[in-house]
Amino acid sequence: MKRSVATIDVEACCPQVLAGPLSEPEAELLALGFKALADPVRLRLLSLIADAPEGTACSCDLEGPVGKTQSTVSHHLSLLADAGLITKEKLGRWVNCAVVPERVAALRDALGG
Amino acid sequence: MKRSVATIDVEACCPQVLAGPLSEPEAELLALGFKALADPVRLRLLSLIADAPEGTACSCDLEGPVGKTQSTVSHHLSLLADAGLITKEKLGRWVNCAVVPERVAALRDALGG
DNA sequence: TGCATGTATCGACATTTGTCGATACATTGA
DNA sequence: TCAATGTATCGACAAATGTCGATACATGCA
Repeated sequence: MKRSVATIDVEACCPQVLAGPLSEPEAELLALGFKALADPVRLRLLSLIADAPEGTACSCDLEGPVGKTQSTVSHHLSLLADAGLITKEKLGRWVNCAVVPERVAALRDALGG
Repeated sequence: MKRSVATIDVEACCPQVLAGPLSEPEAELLALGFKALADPVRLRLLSLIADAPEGTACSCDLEGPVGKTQSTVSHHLSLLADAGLITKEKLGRWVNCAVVPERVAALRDALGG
């Protein structure tokens, strides 16, 4: 699976963009994070999950609000999870998604302390 | 010119991603900002410009460090400028680029105050 | 005026990305 | 065990993106 290989190390990901020249690997890694944020559907999914009661949302409850197919929503949620921005926990038939605030904060901090 | 139309309004751009459901237009606008950050070459250009003496860099001095063609660098610089992340000032034969810190900060703040 | 130099644009191309419908997988409940 | 339901994957496709070489544009200098 490409997914697990691509999963991002939250710790070592985020040098400061404006604090000196980025190496190519550093830039590559950082870009992966921002790529995950670079789509309106994913941003809305993030915001909906964060806003859900107890901070978790069933992916089936997200399809309606964003107005996309089940398959498309599933795809975007996988990308967000790959980027470390959310976790997906399987509970019976459902998948509960939760934002990973540390990861969001890490990307924020990369744009300046 | 597509460029001027697409140029982003720094003021009205950046609702908080995690502070409640984003509307589609809000998400669209935010995504434009992150899209500009979602490429390693552009991240490196940003970091190089920020690191340059007096915070400005001639675009001809950036081609070597990032290892890309003049045409490619020009293209990326235009995208960064469209996103409001840098300014380009034409000085004689050269173009001086400077980071727009407020714009970077605005995107950072969208990821949480 | 003509040439050298820095920048932007154009055309082309391969790759990536977002989207969908169809279908496979998994789990619960009857 | 079987059917219903939530999720993931597959295959396909159009659109967007990153890249390059070639070329046009602009500006300063000899």
